[in-house]
Amino acid sequence: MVRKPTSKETARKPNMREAILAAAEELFATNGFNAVSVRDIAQAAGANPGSVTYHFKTKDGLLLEIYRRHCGPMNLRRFELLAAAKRVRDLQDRLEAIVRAYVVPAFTSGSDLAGGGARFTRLRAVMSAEGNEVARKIIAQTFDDTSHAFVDAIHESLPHIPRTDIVWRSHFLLGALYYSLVTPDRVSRLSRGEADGGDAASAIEQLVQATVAAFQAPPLDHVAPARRRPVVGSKI
Amino acid sequence: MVRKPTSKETARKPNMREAILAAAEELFATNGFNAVSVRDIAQAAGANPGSVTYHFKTKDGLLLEIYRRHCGPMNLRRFELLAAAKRVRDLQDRLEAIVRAYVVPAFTSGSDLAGGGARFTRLRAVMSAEGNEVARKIIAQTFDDTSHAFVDAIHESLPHIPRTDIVWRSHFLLGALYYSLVTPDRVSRLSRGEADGGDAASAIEQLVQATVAAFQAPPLDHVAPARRRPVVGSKI
DNA sequence: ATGTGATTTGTACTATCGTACAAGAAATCA
DNA sequence: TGATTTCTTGTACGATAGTACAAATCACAT
Repeated sequence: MVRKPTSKETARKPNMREAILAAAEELFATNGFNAVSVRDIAQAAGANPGSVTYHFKTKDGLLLEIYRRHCGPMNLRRFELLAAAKRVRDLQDRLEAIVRAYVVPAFTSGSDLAGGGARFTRLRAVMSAEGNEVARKIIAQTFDDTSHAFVDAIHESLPHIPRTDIVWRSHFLLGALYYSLVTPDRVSRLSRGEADGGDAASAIEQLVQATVAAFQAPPLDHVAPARRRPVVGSKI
Repeated sequence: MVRKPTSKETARKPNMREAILAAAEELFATNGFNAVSVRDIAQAAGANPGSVTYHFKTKDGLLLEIYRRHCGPMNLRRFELLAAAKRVRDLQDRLEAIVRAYVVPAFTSGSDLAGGGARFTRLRAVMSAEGNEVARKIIAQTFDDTSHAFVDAIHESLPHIPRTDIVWRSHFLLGALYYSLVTPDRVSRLSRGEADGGDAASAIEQLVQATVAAFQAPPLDHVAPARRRPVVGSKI
């Protein structure tokens, strides 16, 4: 008898499933994938190890589901903000708006998941550093479109800069963004307590201002790629 | 009978010990600490798992030795280059020289270890992302002095920028530097093959130019830290 | 050459890993 | 309520982890 198909997506008691996802997200984001065991996750979620297997089949499946959960909303939000940014008339303001459209959703959640934005971005940073295979596949599929869209948008507001330079600089942006989420305490330490590296608002402002300036830097001359400028006492 | 004490540091056959160190460095830097087993390392080095235990006692000990091997030379080189950079008259050129003094030793080896600079820096990036305890201790001890010295030097050539901003921006520099070494292929992909993310010389030039511009960005006004500027359609 | 200490090998032990699976508990709908 | 589906629990299995240790091997000073 076919009733309401009780779609698999709308499980009846999502509590435990959600708890496992949240716990896994937190643990993976802070310790890496391999350092965290399924038992660690289950314990942190107040669940039984078997439950993890039941809901996600494998540990990779659990990671996959975390990505599925966040990628869509975050990129959607980025595209919304990018579209709005593109409508900004003033070129300088537009560039800043574009950068902000890229940065803000990474710190704050694009979905209704509480505070999940920064946590998920940190997770991506860690998976990227570990060269995680599952993550790599999803990233290439899901985020390259977004990245290209932003590179193109930035290039439009900085037509005199070669696209190659834009790519490098946006790569640096992502690296800085990642690192800010991975070791915020380093900022606090180096500033001798004057700055709070964990404060998302400060991080966003600092990152946006620094990055806008970096994008506006004069283009590199690609004529003589080797040894453009004498390096002080270096042997490179 | 006490002969020449055959100092423990000058072992008779350092080949295997070195091979293990090199293999571990490479594997840790690309896969993370926990994803790599002692057996993996031994196999890559053409050694027996027991040899690893013999030379380094534990897996943590092996990681520790890798750090010991590189930290000194790299920081020494950085300080040499920094001292030279500080003697540059022109302020703009000096700033660039300082940034270069920070970046170059991270890509190229400060010691005689072939190509070890980039590999070790990548290792640090990965350990940092994984929150590795052994690494965290050494980093705080060894690199904070260096970082402070560079922050101070940069601050001297940019006196009108608050130190806090300098700290943030140098933090971004390190993040960008790390990320360039972790996923160089992303640069190649996003530039559609026009740039080679793995080319150290390009990476250095791009990073230096972008970072110098970022440091020179106008300071953030710290008066109204919250919501300095309306965010396009955002809820942060 | 030979003995001695340094190194390498082989193997084993215990702990923990990811995952499977059967049995129990809970929830849903006729 | 009772039947059926959905979820949770407990336990177990094979694989692999880090490390220990005794035996075998090597390099070199005498």
